[in-house]
Amino acid sequence: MSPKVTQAYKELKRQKIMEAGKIVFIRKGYEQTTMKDIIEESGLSKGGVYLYFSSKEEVFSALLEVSDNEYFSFIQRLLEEDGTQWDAITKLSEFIKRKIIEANDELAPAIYEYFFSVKRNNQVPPLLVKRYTRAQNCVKSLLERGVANGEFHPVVSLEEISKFMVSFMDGLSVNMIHLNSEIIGLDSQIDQMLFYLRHALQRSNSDKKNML
Amino acid sequence: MSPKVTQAYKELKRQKIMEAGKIVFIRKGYEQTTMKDIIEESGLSKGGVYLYFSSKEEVFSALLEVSDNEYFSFIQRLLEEDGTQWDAITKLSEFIKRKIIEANDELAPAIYEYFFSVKRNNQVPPLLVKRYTRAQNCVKSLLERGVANGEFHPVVSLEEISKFMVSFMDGLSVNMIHLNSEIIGLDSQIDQMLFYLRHALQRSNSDKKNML
DNA sequence: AATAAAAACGGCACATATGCCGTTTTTATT
DNA sequence: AATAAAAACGGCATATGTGCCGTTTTTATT
Repeated sequence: MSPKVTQAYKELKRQKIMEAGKIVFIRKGYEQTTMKDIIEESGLSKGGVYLYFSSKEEVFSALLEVSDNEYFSFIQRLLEEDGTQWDAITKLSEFIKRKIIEANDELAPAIYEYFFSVKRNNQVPPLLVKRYTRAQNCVKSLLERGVANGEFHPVVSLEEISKFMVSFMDGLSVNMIHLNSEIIGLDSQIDQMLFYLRHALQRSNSDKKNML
Repeated sequence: MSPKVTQAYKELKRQKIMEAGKIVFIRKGYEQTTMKDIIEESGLSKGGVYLYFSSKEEVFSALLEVSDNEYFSFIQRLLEEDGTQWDAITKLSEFIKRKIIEANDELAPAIYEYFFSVKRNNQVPPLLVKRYTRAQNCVKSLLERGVANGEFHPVVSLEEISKFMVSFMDGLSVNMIHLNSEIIGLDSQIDQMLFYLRHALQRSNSDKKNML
């Protein structure tokens, strides 16, 4: 006697359901997606799926965690790289631009929808606070490193600068989801962000980066 | 013989339904609200409400139009005022700040939800393009007036500056809806916006405003 | 006051999502 | 191969929204 499938098998099935969920969430968005959709897309049975996820909220938050980790690990890598912090910021802005362009074919729209959805239940959902501060701190770390190596001489606090950047990037994402890159002028807006940063950070000219 | 109620009566009833809709949309958001909710809140009957609005989408877009008009008329008034354009920008930023603070008790969250909802049906909904360009052009007009009177000497195109402002303000709104003013640092972010504008617009010092 | 037309009412049929739960199938061990 | 436990299945009861449509009420005119 003794049944039970391996833990690895369970994990695999979890991922299968999540993959199905991702496809549906991208196609239909968060609100319009139902467990039925995810069940049908996965090709599994109702009871089977419910054994792993008992609501679309559970499926989605699992997907969200994966999505977030991809995002933050990029910035983490930037922090470990050599080179000037201004280069890192340039790379970050390129990364953001790419992500924003791809946004409509990815989970981004559903993620915003999801946030509005969870907002209805909690007052200020802790997950959102965590996500926000995490994103903001990532950016801030990049800037702090630039201050530490004498590359930046910010005229305002890094806290304010990083928050400003996050606001701008969120706004750009939202507008990109509803409109398109031509209408919002994606490229030039990223340039404006860098223009702002040059003034706010008072960065030394490129020669100084070798001082460190 | 001859029945019919007056046109004014009809309009009044329309408004009654819209008021009920607004209350429910603020309370439950766009997606979660149903016609049933609006019908119950209005105190009218199912058939009666359906005579005026045959879907929540119709109720909402009527409310959206009213909301937009309030918004844009403020900027219109700014454009007609005397004084420097920098003062106008300052007033605008105060207005935005106030609106953002009030956002959670108003239609703002539902409006964003609504946009995600209509996005699922159309590709790029014309309404959204219209709203975006209208908002952006309003801001641009403010800046153009400042260029015309010699107050601003922009180092980049006003198109880019105004789009940047709109992105930032949208991002700030979205973050404010999900978080709160302490976490996002609302005041200092508005200051950062003005900091950006001072550099992008290269505004003359306050004495020069009298040149016009 | 009578009347005819429009407005308002509200029940009902239809459609759709949820998720429980009894049944069947698969699994690892003996 | 037999077995017992877990996993997978899928039907069904429940709940909920929509909006049509026959009936009742209200309205302005005669």
